[in-house]
Amino acid sequence: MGRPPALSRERIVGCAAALIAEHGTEALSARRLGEALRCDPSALYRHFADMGELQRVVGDHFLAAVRVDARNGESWDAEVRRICIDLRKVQLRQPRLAVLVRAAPTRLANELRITEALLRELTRGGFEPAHAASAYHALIELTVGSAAIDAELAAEPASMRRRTYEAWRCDYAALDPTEFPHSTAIAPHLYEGTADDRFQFALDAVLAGLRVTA
Amino acid sequence: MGRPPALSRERIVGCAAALIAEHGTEALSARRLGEALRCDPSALYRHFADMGELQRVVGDHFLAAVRVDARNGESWDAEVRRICIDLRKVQLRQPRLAVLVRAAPTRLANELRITEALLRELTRGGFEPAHAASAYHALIELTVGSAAIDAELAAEPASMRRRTYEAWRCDYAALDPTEFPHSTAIAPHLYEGTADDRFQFALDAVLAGLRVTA
DNA sequence: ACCAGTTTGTCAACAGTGTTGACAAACTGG
DNA sequence: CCAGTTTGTCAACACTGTTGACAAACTGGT
Repeated sequence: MGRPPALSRERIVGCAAALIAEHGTEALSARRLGEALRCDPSALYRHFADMGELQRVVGDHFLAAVRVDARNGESWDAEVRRICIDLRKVQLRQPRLAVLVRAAPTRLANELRITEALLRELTRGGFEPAHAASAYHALIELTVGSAAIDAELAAEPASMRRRTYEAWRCDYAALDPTEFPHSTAIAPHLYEGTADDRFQFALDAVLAGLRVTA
Repeated sequence: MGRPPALSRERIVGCAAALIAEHGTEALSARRLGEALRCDPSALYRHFADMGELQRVVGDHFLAAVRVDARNGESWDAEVRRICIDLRKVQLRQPRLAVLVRAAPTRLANELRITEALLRELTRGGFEPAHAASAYHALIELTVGSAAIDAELAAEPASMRRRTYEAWRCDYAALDPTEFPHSTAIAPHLYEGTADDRFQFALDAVLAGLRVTA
């Protein structure tokens, strides 16, 4: 009953995802989305409480790309490592959304799927429930947090990223060596390699730490 | 020469910091800051390129509260731990600013001070330059990233935070146990304790991992 | 068949935001 | 005393999310 709906949550989310994929995350505003859907911006509020809810749902939509199926013969920590790296990859592709998904767990379908998979692997690794929860939080804080840091720059092309890192390195190298002896000494190695490399080093450190206490 | 300045970077930053301390980070906008300074919002653009630069400087202003002086008899990892916990505490007090400082190193005075102190302690801990750089990045990604995650909720009073965590816990506990066996089993321990507890667990895991490879 | 109720999209408006270009006030060096 | 420079003011532009009144379009009950 009632006027036949031209819009639906699915259609809105699909269009929002397409809009982001083409014009970047900045393009996701009520007005631009309304334009793309050929409807008034205010019509969106019939389907979502506010733009925050819409963005959370769109964020979860992208999380569908994270593969969490257990592979035979893989150790628990190798599985966890793969899931975290995958999760990070997806988040880096949607910088602005990653920022929104991170603030609070959306508890939507895909996020739940990932949580379940991580807890499954930690349990398989012999973690007691309370310990598994702590380990899960540690992994998520690092993965999601690190993605939040790197997301902005990840939107740029690789060549520009390298130049930015190079510039930062130079800034540290150019400091006064008497006031900043360690910064200048280590400067050549700061922001070396890719952000992915740095994340994986941190992730491996956490996993090594977890193995010690497991 | 020229009209005598009523404003200065220092006065603007000080007023912005006071404004944030009193009314929260949301209150920092060109118009509200202009009102507090009794000047037109556009006058700010004579002293800062844009609001982003202003926010970065204000952010660094808050970082002054992080104490990095080495204490006698403390081990390198105890020092690193203290600095990271302190850095996190400051960031949680300025949620919106933490978000801005995190995207790229500001390379302003206080940030440089903290970087130098962390690299100093890592060097003292026997890390080779390249390894120290990796460890530094791991610690910063975790600390700043985790702060970015927790900042939003940290602005709320403790009682409300506990209730929020409780609600999330219940949501996980209420899932279908056949589809989410591990989530429901571990639910009672998810978001247990404070966000600080969870961060410190993660930090200790990273430090343990770093000690293994040091 | 028709009217009542409900749903859904449209429209105009409000209260914000950052930012810019033209202008005027106020000072200093020549 | 005038020219040049700096600095703050003002009005406007182009956005943002959000709301309340209204109308179109459908359904169930009489």
